[in-house]
Amino acid sequence: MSGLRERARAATTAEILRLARAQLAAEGAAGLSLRAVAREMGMVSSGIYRYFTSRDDLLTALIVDSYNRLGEAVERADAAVRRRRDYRNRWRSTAFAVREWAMEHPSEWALLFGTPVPGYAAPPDTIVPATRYTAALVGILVDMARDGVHHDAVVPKTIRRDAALLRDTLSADVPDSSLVVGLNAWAALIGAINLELFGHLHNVVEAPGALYEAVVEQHSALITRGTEPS
Amino acid sequence: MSGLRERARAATTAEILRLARAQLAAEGAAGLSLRAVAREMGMVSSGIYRYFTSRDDLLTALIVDSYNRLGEAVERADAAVRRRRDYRNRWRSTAFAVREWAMEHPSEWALLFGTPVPGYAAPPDTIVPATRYTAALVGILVDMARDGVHHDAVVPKTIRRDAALLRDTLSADVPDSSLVVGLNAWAALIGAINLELFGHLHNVVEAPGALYEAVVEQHSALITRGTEPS
DNA sequence: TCTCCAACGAGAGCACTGCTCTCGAAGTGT
DNA sequence: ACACTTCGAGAGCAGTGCTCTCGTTGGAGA
Repeated sequence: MSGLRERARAATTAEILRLARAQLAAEGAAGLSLRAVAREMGMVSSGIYRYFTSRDDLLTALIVDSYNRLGEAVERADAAVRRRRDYRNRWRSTAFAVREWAMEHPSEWALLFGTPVPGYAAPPDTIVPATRYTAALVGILVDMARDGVHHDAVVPKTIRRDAALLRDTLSADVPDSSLVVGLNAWAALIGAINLELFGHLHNVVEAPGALYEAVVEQHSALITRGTEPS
Repeated sequence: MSGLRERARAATTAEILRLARAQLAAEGAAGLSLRAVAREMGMVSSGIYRYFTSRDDLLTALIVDSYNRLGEAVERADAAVRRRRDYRNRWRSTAFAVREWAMEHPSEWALLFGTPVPGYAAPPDTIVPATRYTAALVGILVDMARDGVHHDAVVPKTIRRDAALLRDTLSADVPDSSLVVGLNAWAALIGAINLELFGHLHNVVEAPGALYEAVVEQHSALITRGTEPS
């Protein structure tokens, strides 16, 4: 039974992550310092390397964690809509949940959707958590497709192959046009949040969330056109 | 006549910027090192501080420069469309010019639209260059408004005030709904490029530019609906 | 033409970073 | 009790941004 050591290790790892997360929130990803984390733990910097092989490794752990928290928030927002066929509300609820999470955790958002660290290739561990929030959004489209709702969208030739692959991974018969509508909405949501969070709306749209609201309105109209709940 | 010294200063400044830009392209903003730039110039690091008061100052110069180059590219793309009332083509041309520039200068794009350096407040000098590429896009909407083209869009209450201010700064009578359509398009364009450039499309949309094409298609349809050139 | 001042580049140095290596003190399984 | 692994401390390396000082030198005024 290696209980004592294993529990100590788990506790230390968690403590490192906790402090790293706090520092990330306070200073941003660029200001996250291994040494500072170690210092706050009353530990010497080299000790951290027993738990994370590098700074990037620690960042990866934070990324995975952040993706999971974002995904959880979005899933909760979708689940909160009781009438599962009220797609407009499901879309709105999930979309606003994304922005809300972003505003509450700006540094984490920047870590996920901002400039990637140069030479940093997202390790495989991040892939699954990264799909979690999108899965919630796509889930709405899947349900709509099952419901026989059709979307109008120009489907560029270049995207057909990828649409087919996507349909495969989803193992749901979502038509190309619906996928394209979803992808468009995705780009707009991420774009609106990035613009707002990265300070591009000064002297443009000062009202917080106003651009996002416009984006959500437009896409919820495009997505749920003619499908108001029976 | 302070000719010799002034010219030497201008030349050195230009050389620093040239090397910094090269390093930015090669290593990304995070990897831009004052010392490395100095080293490549056969200069000692402290010398750089005669020309730029800090690393952030150098970055700001690069940002201004990048905004201008992007703006120039977009302006060129708009001007290349001879039939000024062919709004669809103007939109497409400018929009694709944005992505093209981004793909050709990924590090510069990241500098402009990625995570801002923490605690870095965009100095006033960047404001005007930053509006240049948007001005080209908005110009299309302005021309359409002058032409009496009307747009359908949900205009959230929260954005009305900002829309009025925007109309003021543009000093053109662009209706709220047109502005909202434009803002939506803006968010989608930036979002699509960021997703592609920051590596979020792996296993989603592998075909380069396919997501962007879909976005441009959707918005050129929304923007120019019923206005095909006479 | 001479003089004085501002601009300049070199160099040393400070505080910080990520990361590596070694060494001794513990816990762990045989 | 023994051997083995794990862990934290400490020193050290190479690098960073930035500051300060100190000769040198170019340019403008006397």
